Amino acid sequence: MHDELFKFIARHMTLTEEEKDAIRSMDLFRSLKKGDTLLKAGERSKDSYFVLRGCIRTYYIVDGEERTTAFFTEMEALTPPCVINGTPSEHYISCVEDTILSVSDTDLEMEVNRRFPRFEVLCRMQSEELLARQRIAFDAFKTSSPEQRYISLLHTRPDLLQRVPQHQLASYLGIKPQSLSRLRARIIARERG
Amino acid sequence: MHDELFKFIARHMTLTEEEKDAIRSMDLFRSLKKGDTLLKAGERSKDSYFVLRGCIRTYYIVDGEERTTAFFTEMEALTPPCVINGTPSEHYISCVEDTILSVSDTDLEMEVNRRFPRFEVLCRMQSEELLARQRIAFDAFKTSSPEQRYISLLHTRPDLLQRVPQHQLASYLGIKPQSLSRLRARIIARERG
DNA sequence: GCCATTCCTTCACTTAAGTGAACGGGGCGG
DNA sequence: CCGCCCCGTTCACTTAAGTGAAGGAATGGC
Repeated sequence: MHDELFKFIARHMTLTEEEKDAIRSMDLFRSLKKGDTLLKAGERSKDSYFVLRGCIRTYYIVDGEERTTAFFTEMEALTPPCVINGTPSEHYISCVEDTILSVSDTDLEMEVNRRFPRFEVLCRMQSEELLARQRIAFDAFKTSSPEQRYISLLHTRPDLLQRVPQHQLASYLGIKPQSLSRLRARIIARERG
Repeated sequence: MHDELFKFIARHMTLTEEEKDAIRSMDLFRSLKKGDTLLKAGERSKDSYFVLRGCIRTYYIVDGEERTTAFFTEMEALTPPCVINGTPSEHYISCVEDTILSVSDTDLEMEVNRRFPRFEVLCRMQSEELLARQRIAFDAFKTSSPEQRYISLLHTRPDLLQRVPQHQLASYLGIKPQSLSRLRARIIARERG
């Protein structure tokens, strides 16, 4: 299980055995069941997550309805905004599937950064890369229609369409479940000619 | 002019005089005219920007049409995704107004990080904070309608509505200029009762 | 295995955004 | 100063998303 985590880190730098041992000794892993909640709106948290197996999602409750805004699957990391801002969370985080996570809190990360200054560099690179990706994703969202977004998801993340319920996908695409149904029917009809 | 930059940095940490002098000696400032272009699609660049006066925007050209996705005004920083990824830029960056920027490239930043390791921490905090803000903004965009986005902009960034042309605002809101006109007319009509 | 609940789809209707065209105003350059 | 072009707005029409309702499939709990 640690191998996945190290593979992820290896994208940016190669760890020494000492560093790996330090991480292994931290006992970061946590197993969760489908539907389990990691964070609720209004709560304060210092925890960051790294998904080893499964899928988690962030969602808001707007006018009593769930609005899913992001999914995180294998090899993806999430530090919720509330951890950075020190404010109560605006959103929920819960498991789309049975999930295994690596969980670490701000205090632990500061401790590690102190012991191994290279981790500071690692975190900076990771944040910068995520920020760049987030910008591109946001730009792509703004410059495309729901149908284009769906088709693009079909190509870039076909797994999501399989493992995630339609109504969660719909809000992820910025539309209602009914519109997603219709949109898919439209695409299929067009494929037939 | 440097004061603005130091004030921005002070959000995260207080610099020593030595550190400030190092920054002052770098000659980072650059003046640009309205309409000037900083980066074109297809170009490679290592430059990051910090806006001291004025306003810059990122935009894509889709089917021959400009699609503005972001604005950066006083005290806002931008590291384009292409700088992080080392890939050619997908978008353009140009000045909405006469603008004064602080410009620094990756090499310079690495050099500074080497001389003053605290800058590494500064950069990490900055990236993390921007990432958190970007997430929140993206989530808000997904969970609201064009009209709600406009009204929210009216409250959070009223200056943008004044200084930015309508057709650029429109794509920023994810719609066409005609729709923005109509949307505004609709809001005004509703205000009258 | 059965029931209840949730989820997905479909339908009819409403509302809002996209499209193409036209007009008027303002700014910029000649 | 004049003319041209760009911009913002408006209009008529098309297309797609929102809404409310209903039916059927799938899921989970007992």
